Amino acid sequence: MAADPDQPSLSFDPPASGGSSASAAARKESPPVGADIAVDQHVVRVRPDEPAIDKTFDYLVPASMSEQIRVGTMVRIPLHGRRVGGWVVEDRVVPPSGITLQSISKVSGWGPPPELFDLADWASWRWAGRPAALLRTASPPAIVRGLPRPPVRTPPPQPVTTDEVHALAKEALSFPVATVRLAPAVDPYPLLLAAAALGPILIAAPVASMARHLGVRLRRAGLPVAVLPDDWSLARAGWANVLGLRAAAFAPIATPSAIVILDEHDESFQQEQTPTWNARDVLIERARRCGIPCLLVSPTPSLEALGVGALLTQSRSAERAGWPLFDIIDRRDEPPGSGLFSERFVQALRGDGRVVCILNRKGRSRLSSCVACGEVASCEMCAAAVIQGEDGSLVCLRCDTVRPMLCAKCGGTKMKNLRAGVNRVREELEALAREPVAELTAERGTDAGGTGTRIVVGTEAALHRIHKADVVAFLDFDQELLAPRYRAAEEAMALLVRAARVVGPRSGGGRVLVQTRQPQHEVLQGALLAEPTRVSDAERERRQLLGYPPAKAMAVISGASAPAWIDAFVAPIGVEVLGPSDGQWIVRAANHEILCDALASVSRPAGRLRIEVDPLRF
DNA sequence: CGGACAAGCTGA
DNA sequence: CAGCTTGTCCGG
Repeated sequence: MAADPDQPSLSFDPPASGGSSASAAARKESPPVGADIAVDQHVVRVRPDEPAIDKTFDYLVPASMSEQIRVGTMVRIPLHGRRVGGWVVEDRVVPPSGITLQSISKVSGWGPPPELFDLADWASWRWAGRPAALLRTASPPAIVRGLPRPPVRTPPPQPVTTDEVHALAKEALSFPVATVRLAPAVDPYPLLLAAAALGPILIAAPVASMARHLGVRLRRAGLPVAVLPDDWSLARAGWANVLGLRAAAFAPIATPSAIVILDEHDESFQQEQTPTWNARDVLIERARRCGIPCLLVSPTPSLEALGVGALLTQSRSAERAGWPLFDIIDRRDEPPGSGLFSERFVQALRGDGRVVCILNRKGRSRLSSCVACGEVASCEMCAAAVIQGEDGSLVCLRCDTVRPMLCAKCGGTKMKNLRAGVNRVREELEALAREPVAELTAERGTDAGGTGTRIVVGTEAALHRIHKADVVAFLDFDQELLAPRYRAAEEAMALLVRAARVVGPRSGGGRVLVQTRQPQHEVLQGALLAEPTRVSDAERERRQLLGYPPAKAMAVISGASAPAWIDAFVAPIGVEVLGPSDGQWIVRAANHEILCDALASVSRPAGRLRIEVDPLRF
């Protein structure tokens, strides 16, 4: 390009000065076409906030707006006869020749900091989506005209802690990315203090109550705190610590000093709609780009976290102390169909404390158990539940492996069907306990302390709504262990973590009761022994064997236009296409570089299409 | 997305 | 061939 020699000086232009070198470039670049184009004009590149428009356009900035416009500013622009919103993504650009520029209609207000535009572009590649959706996440919920200034008074000095967690955090902060494994009952607050000593930090939490609560505590310690989405402008100002949920991945703080992700294993960090970006993965990349440390905190770190950096743990004894006691009730000896209530469970029910009973009735998975020994039939390849096929074989719901109807344990050839869910558990519990029992599910039921019934029964949603109990009892944990989903084990472990938080540490008498026919399952052993690596080690090996994430990078293509997309897709070497199965295809590669480059090579056909990168289910 | 415009279908 | 529908393209 003829303008090349001018390029370096362009980037050094101070925003307010007229941009003399830009005009020099413009002069070389664009000979007057038709009208005489004024070469000194301020031109910016704008990305429209229209999900269907995957393009940027150049606009003239009227002199009256010039001062207010910089990268990130939200503007209104005329586009194809209508007015739409958009973000300024580049300042003082040289427009392509041969087009007539229109002018910005209006400056709406502050938008994300410039850093987030590159991050959004990266995320749109990584999750095969449009950047507009991500930039919206980074933008204020309402128009922002000004930003709060920092207080003149400097915050009081940090209290010096000698806490184990604080020390762990300081060590972790010396790595670019580190996973800190903290038992469920361990307070992550000292870790936040250690990180915040570096300057304003960015913290992502999976649930709002956690973010709010930690925000209050940091504020009490004298630190400035912005909790998203409410305090967007405070976060944008750049001098406050920022707390948020999944959307905190695109929090508008330009340069945090560190990033902390609490309960990084939590699946709520992944967006359900496409692009199915995951806050953990976005924040790891964000930290890398900023050159700041990233701490991934979890009682049961995900395989994704374990794959990207150092692992730091508490002392064995401290970690054990942070898990409750687990009562694993082996129900293999009881006749199948003998009901949901073991003797030990009934004893616990008749004690004094508050009891929360969990039964996930949503799952309709059919279970088979051996008539002779009671063993639940599960897949040899992936350990999911198997169902009885019509020809008398056992078929895996997860990976379609077929094997003859033969008990893996005793060689028995007769299998019995077990019913998973029971509708009238609540009534049965009332009869058993001879006192009222409340039902608590996602859609119905009183809230946390509510009616004050001592016993509560509900789906796993109850664990979100009850914050304190003496006992959590899983009536049928096999449903979780054998669920036909490739992440079933990790999900089951996450459920035990939630239960552990509700009952508190073993020193406070916290107990979790688990009824199962798989007492040796690594999830139960991992929780029992406070050794989460039992789950991750077994799981890593399984994923490797089956080529499932994160051993491989994967995307699920579905929707009405999926066949058209597949037709247009030419799989490069190293990319495989599997399917269709149930109208969906799987595209798989060794890593995301290969996968995402391949996905990006296809232009989107019209119509409904879902490209789910890193599917949680398939 | 939504307007513009072109190509295709229908009816007389 | 007018009058309408359906499809494809493109925006600065």
